[in-house]
Amino acid sequence: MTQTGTQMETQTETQTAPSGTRVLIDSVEASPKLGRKRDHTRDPEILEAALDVLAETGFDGMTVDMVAARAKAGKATLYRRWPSKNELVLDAVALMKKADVEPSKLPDTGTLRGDLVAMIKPPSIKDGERKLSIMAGLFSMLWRNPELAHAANAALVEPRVAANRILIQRAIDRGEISAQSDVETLALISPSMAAYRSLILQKPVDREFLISLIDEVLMPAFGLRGGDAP
Amino acid sequence: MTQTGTQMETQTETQTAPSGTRVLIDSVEASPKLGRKRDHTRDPEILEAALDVLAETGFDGMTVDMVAARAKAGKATLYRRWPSKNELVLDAVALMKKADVEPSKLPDTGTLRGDLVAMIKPPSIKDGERKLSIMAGLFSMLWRNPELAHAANAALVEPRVAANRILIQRAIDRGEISAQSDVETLALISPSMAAYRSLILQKPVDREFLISLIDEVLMPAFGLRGGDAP
DNA sequence: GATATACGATACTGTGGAGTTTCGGATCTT
DNA sequence: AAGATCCGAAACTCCACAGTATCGTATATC
Repeated sequence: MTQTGTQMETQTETQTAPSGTRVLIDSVEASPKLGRKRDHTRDPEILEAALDVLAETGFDGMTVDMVAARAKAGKATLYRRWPSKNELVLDAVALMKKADVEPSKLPDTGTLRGDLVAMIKPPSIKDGERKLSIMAGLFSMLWRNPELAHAANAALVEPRVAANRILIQRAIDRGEISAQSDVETLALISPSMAAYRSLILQKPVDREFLISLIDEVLMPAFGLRGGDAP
Repeated sequence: MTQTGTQMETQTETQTAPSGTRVLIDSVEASPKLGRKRDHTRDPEILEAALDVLAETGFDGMTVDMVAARAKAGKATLYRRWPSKNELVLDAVALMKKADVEPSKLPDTGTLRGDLVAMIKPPSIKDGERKLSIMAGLFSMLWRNPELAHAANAALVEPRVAANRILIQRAIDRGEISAQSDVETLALISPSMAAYRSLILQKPVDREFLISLIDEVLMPAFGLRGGDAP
């Protein structure tokens, strides 16, 4: 906090939202519009590069030079757009939220187990691994930066939880499972178990693990039987 | 693993173990015993100080000066005992493993739910919070240091998992729950959910949360009914 | 007492990274 | 064309921290 920054560069803006730190990138359209314009199509490329470096080296191991090099951009270009490394990272994490799941694209097989199993797909697993890497890189900072923790949760795990929530709610609506089920908690199980397994146990979150989680934990907890039960 | 020893310090060698990072503290009884002796009673104090700083600032934010200051020791004293910051931290984490749970001290109320609930106690909760803080501080490094990841798991979460495993196994032995239960996975649920809730959701892991986890997730998964079920 | 080492404190050295500036060139407005 | 601002590249400043060395003092062996 506090950053204080002068930041002159062109014009100002510095905004300094009093408390609601808003990340926020540009502003544009404020003062004069002289000279060459910023190429904002590069913003996502830079942020993606930042996510890559973050996943590979963690927040503290990441240097702004690495990000600039990977994005084939100059360091000054990055500092022209984000006032500091912190804001750059915050924006990069926020970018991931875009890929939220559309409810209409969720599987609908007719049974809860079918839906949950249908969620396990190679692209989904790979995406999950990247998100976990990023989460791991962010961890040391999460503890001291609640704002970042919230953004990370919203971008990295909440989408999955939300999907589970919807699938479970559908099962309740169709009478497959009890309406007394603790949807909120149960929807959190697979994301948190996957995170634990990957980050701490350093074991792969593969199809086998996810299936056994469904059949040995979730289905019994829902009062249903798993796919391998007699 | 590894106790290994000797590391002479004082003179020479610098050994540079090629790859087998060994932690290890002192050795004593090797060569001459001239001059003032090292006060090894200070080792635990220093390591506790390191854990405190680790929990507060994270590995990357932690400086050796902070640890020395908190332990009221000179920095040279620390470097006389541990060759680098990394080894100091590794040893500090290993120290926590000492407090492992004795199976004989586990609750034995006659029912699985009773045992699980009996595990929830203020000192246990507070201890858990500290361990989670330390884990959070370690995270950025865990990802790149499998040895540390293993040590952290063994010291910070495995003890709890082991306790759960024993309680569940007892319930199986007395016929309270099915012998088909996936003990390994079910024992992991509360530690991983607690970690997720604390680190990412930044919500307290309090008695209420743990009880609802037992009654809404674990008991149904075991095929038993929770304490608030009709 | 002489010598050798540990101690806490503090000063020092070297390195690496955040953030700034400079440069030649590209792209915009007027 | 002229001026302003962007671009990537690279040099630069500044500072924090890991690790080392030095100092005066305390405690050990011989």
